[in-house]
Amino acid sequence: MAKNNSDEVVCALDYAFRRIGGKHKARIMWYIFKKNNVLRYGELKRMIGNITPKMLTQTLRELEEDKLINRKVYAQVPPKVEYSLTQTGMELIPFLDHVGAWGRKQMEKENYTA
Amino acid sequence: MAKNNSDEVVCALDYAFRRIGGKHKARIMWYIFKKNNVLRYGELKRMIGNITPKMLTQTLRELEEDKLINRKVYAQVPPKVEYSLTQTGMELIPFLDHVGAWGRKQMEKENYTA
DNA sequence: CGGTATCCAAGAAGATACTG
DNA sequence: CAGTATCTTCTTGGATACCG
Repeated sequence: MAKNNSDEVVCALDYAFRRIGGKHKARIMWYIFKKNNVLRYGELKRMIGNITPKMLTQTLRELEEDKLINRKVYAQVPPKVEYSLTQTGMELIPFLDHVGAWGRKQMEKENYTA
Repeated sequence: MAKNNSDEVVCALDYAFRRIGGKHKARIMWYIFKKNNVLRYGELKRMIGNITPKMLTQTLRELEEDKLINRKVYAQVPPKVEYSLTQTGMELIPFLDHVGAWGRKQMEKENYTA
């Protein structure tokens, strides 16, 4: 989902969705944004709930590779790592907001009760 | 991707991406929109290019189930089936437009040459 | 605390052939 | 024309255990 390897990106829409379409990506970006654009690994893990460390790390690495988030490591013990949105990542927030609003509306229409 | 089964939708963002995050969904909706909101199965297939009929049909069915597109069958031989966006689907167009623009910008930044 | 490593299950997508 | 059916492959995601 994060690599731009040989298989061609046929259009900008595909390109974009490859970057933000992963299972937790949009939510992660949203959570970071909502917390004043700084969020630690552990906080993120707790907020997402059912995510394995492997998945979380992998997702964060992909977002980083795609220049959507920054990863800042503090050289201390115990370790501390902070994630924040890049400028590019920030540019996606209005869209996430829009989509989230759309989603909420649909969920209500369907009387979604999960 | 299309069913709202037991696994809970943890938030609206996830809900939305489940519905439009499939490999071809966003593009299909965009293509339909661009063609004055009416597109036949065969046209769609040609526009997408590398998609098997199975995948195309499956994707269209999911979009239909999620009330994002309409499927209109003409009772004639040879068959004719037209797909169009529903009101709900239409509401996503501005979002797709913006995300596409964002994607194009990123692609240029990276000198993407696919 | 913030991860890795390994192995395995589930689901999405492709190839290919056929049909009303 | 607009699909189905079947089988296979590929990609994602999860379980579990361990590490600096």
